[in-house]
Amino acid sequence: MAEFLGGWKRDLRCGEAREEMAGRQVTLMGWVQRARNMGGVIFVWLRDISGMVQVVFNADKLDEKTFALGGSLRSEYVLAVKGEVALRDASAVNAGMATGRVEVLVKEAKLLNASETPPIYIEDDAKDNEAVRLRYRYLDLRKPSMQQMMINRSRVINAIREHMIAEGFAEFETPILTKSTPEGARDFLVPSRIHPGECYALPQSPQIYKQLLMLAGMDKYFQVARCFRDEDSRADRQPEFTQLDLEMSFVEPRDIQTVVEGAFANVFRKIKGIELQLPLPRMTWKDAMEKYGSDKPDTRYDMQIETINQVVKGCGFSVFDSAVEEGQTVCAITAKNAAHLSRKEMDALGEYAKTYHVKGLAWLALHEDGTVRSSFAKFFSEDKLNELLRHMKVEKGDALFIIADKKLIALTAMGQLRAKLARELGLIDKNKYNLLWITEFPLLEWSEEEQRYQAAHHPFTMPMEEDFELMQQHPELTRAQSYDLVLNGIEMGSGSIRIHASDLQEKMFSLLGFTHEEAWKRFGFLLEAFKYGTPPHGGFAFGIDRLMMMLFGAESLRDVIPFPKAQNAACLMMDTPSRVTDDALKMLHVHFDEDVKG
RNA sequence: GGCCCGGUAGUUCAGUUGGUUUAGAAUGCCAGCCUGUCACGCUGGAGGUCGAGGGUUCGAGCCCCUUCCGGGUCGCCA
Repeated sequence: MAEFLGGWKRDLRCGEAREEMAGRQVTLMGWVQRARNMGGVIFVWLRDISGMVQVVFNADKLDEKTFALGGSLRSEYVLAVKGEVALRDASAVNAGMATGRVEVLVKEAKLLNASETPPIYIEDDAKDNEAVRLRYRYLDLRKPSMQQMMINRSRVINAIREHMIAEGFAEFETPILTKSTPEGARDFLVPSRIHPGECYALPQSPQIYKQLLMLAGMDKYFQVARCFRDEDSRADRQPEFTQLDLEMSFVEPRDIQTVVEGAFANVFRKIKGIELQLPLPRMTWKDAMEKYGSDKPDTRYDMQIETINQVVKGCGFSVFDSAVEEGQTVCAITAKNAAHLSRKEMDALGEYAKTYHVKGLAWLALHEDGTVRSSFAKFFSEDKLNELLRHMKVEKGDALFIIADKKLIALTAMGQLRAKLARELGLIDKNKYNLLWITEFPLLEWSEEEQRYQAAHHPFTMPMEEDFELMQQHPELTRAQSYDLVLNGIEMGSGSIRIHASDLQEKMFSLLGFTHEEAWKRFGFLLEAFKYGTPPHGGFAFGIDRLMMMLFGAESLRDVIPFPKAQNAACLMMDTPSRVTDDALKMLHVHFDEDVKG
């Protein structure tokens, strides 16, 4: 059935046919979007990545065989036609089509391939089940919006590369088969055939390699790097993702931030036609947590959090009183024009807050008539309540929400509530792109699970110089020379100045609970390398997939990655991961537990 | 590991407190007709393991249990 090109050469793309081409003989190739058979004349929409054009098979002007071919066309058949671009009659113009003023009158046609009836519609507004889309990803990608998204992805990456090259960076590749590191996310492991019982790990990031490149004197490195993390997926998290990774020598945080800002500015200029105001605003981690309850605040709307321990002290409501006594945090937000929320809606918000591990949510609605509806006001004296409302600037029609709990838990839950309220109250200006730097992150975080400190960023992060002395006595108060870039409440990426002195690096490992021997066993190659003249250096990495989501308003990472994994990290199209032969496992000296063999 | 939502023609969905013979709609598909359509139209037709397994019941798409699959999310994600 399928025919060959036989010397035919495409000389026009479907979406590019225009009035001024009238009379021109053209050869088009593409997919049949839809064929309408009128009996003696057949209209076919032919589609390629550039768009669609109507081609016409007319019984009067074609031999029987060619006209019959026109009649046999079905959705997604692959067709080549030779014909003449012709103007349509004024009454036949299709204003909804870019090519709608013309059509191509077919003279010869070749059916390059037939197609089974596709399981999904190749149309932008088709609402197909996610599983079907992923199973037939190559068809899903055939939708014009998906094709454009992937083209845009290429343009975004190009805009980034363009900037990096212009700034004097060089792109180097780093290994995919690398070494498992004890800190951080779970690694994907690759068993070695040649080294029985040993594994490579896929990189979570090229972190160590890029630091070694600085040691090698490469000065300015970048890479469009694929990274792997064996953790559970989310709408904005895939097990395999792409980062723009960069590292520079002889720099301080500002120098790196300037490069990153420039890359973002170039992307926004080239892709969205938006000029970013540089330098971007900066906020310390402490301010972000206290005002927004998040280390990635969305500043497109205000509704800041206030800590009100002083205001509610001795209020008579035991929940707040005991929280204040125990040194916990009582924090509040005022939601403008939210007094209309029903009891049921308030309770739902309370349940939402509880998913972030707070014990409850206190709420108050001040109605237009001055009456108050509240979960806690009855415990307050009138004076105390008025003081609270004044302090929180609650006006008629507003709602007030209060959480009392351990500081970070209370603030985090309030931050999530703030974001939810903003979404539900329609406070978010979708046309805004608020980029900002979050700086001075804590160096360490206490892990309850492991009963030891963990690196907040990674173990190679340089503490702030003014905090060097804190490291021994108060590790938890030590701030790091690290910084995140945040866009509309989403973390775009993070970076830091690295430790370039081996004694400081060993000290860091000891804070993390590694003995000298353990540190050397795991990172000996790095500690050794640091002995040979390591320059001060630092870098950054940001997620290209997430940037794509933000730029194009995608709701899921799946919509901006050509071949994404499903939520359970499987590929539904190839059906992988999958079992391999016993021989293959034997060669790798790997055997699975009987109960998972199936 | 936990929680929430979903799974019914190829596709998107409806299906009432469990109740009637043949489980419906739209679209797609197949056949026929049609020379200016553009979501073409008209006529006719085919198409279902109601995700799977078990249970309750006189009777299950609907209720219960188990399990698989998809989505979201908490934990996790240096």
